[in-house]
Amino acid sequence: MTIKPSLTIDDIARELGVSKTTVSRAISGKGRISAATRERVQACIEKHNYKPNASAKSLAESRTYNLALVLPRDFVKLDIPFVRQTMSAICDEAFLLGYNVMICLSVGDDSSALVRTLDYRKVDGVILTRTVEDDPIAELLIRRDIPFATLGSLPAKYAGKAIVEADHDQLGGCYAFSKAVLAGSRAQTAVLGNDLNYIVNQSRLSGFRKACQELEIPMEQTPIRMGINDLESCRETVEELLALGVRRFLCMDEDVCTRTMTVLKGNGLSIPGDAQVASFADTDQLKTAVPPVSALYFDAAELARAACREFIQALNDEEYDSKPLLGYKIRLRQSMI
Amino acid sequence: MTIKPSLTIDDIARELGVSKTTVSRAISGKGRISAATRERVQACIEKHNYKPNASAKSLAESRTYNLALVLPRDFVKLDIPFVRQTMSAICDEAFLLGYNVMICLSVGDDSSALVRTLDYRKVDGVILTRTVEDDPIAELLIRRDIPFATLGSLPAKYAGKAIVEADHDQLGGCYAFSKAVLAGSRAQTAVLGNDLNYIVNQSRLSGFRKACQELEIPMEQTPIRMGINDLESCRETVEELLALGVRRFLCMDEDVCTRTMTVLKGNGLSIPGDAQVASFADTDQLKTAVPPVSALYFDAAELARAACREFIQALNDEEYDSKPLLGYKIRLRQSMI
DNA sequence: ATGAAAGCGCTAACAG
DNA sequence: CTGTTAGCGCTTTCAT
Repeated sequence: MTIKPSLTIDDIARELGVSKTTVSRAISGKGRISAATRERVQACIEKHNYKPNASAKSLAESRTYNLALVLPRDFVKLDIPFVRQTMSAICDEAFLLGYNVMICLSVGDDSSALVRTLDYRKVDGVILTRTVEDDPIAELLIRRDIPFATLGSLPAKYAGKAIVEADHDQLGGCYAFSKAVLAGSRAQTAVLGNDLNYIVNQSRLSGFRKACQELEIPMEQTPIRMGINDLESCRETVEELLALGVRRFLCMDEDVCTRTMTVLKGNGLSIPGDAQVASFADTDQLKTAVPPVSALYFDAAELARAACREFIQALNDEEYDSKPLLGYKIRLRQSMI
Repeated sequence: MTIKPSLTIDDIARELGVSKTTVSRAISGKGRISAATRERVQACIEKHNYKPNASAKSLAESRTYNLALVLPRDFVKLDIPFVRQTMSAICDEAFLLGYNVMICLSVGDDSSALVRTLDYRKVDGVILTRTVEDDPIAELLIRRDIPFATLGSLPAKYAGKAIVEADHDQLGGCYAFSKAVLAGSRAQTAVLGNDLNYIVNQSRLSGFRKACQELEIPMEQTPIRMGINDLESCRETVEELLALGVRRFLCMDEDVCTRTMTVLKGNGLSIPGDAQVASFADTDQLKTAVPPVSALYFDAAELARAACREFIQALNDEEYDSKPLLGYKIRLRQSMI
């Protein structure tokens, strides 16, 4: 079962009594061609709604105009707003620029879907939605010399290996946000996070540290607890910190934040009265939470579009920004001011 | 910027001193070839890790081994578990069977991403994740004679137009589930839903009606309210129904159900004491809700895999089931028994 | 059982 | 400015 064949460049050329080359040139705009014939060709193409065959073009140009987007398979089980938003933005942006996006699901070590997609040369490049300290996929791409872009910065050891490394100003944002929320009170503060293997969390922590330094808050007195990956571990950690007198909780992501709120409320603490909470990542959920949570906002879709755009420009041998850096918004709400 | 060229079938043929034809045959298994030479070729291919170029293969065969997956753009703003789960399952299944999946985002009338993907013949077929009463995309596909598969049944007017129309036994499930939850009490019941334009909702309603008929519950006394697309409309409807004496709420999907629970609790009603709730669609959220909600479970990933598998078999001219029908599970929990 | 040759539909030197 | 020609890497008759 195959799709019925459609017009070819030859059909157009024959109808017009010109050569295929002329038609090809009229379409691509490359090479000399008179305005008159170009228009004649354009008209004929429109009339018949002729569209060049992508496979033939790919073969001739050694380019597919396809991108692979690597998504973590965790996404299946649980919604990850960042992944969902960036995926859509990338599909949109790629489409605008004439590219298609293929999805390759991966779990840590198993990137067989991506590998095969690369082996068969079905894509011109790859976009990674996460960056981690030791990334087998990034290494694969580097080893095979495949152009790739990342959402989020790569670890230092892979510096310069990606064609495009788009990021939000995580450090600057977390620095400014930390200063804003910490300045008001001297209550003891802790930072709660999950996986420091994610580069984004490393950057966020650096921003926080810089703020502490500037505010002369000694780091020894500000516990930093990672590995909070479920409600139980969150409860344990938070209760221990409460016993130590901690009253302000800076959460490195929205999930940790939601859990922390749950635990604090479960312990009968009122927010922001008895304890304060803030998040280094914002979501609708945090905005409509009770009380609304102060958070740092990064526009995921904007990041994705920038990365995709610059990457495609690079693939097209046009000028591009290899390190687009996007801003942030500080959103002070009731949970911590 | 292009990926560096790799080995071609010619390189392999030359190294082995055979013709390209032979190598091609050894790979595809088509045509006569001695076991001996096949093994020689295989060995050489493995040794050099040769992989045929997809573009060249596509051009020669007029097949891309790509599928387009059409996703609703609503998915960007809000997580839709069904979409997320089916997307992943389709990517996985397609990969297993040698295909890649391209994402095409669409909003009702605007399916330009899909159109261009089809125009350029970048895919062999299309998978639709939703079926609605008047579907411009389905019509486009039918008009252009593009093979497509659907998750969920098509409306009767498009009968037989899809190559594969995979569905859960919505009617049977909702019938059995309705009987199970309605049998216990004579309290007045209402059905709450959102958009009857979705075929799935039509089927669910039919199942419910059939159960009512069998239980001899007059339909005049069981209000059916659609158009519940946010908390506000839900509140309005539910409060009106409460005033009419309705105490049992059958919700056609998980979102409507969550809203209904919120409204009922907001009105100070205890569940299942004062009012009962059940859902024709299950999610983790409903399972962990307070109280846990009785719901009908359909395995979205299983549906997606079946649709994808049968569709690809059809594309490969193998035997296939054009209407896979999958089962359901009744999950009685505390909210209504 | 194997190979030679044509062709899939397009691009890109090279000529003119 | 336009056409001729030779590929791109693979499949597929048709011979042998």
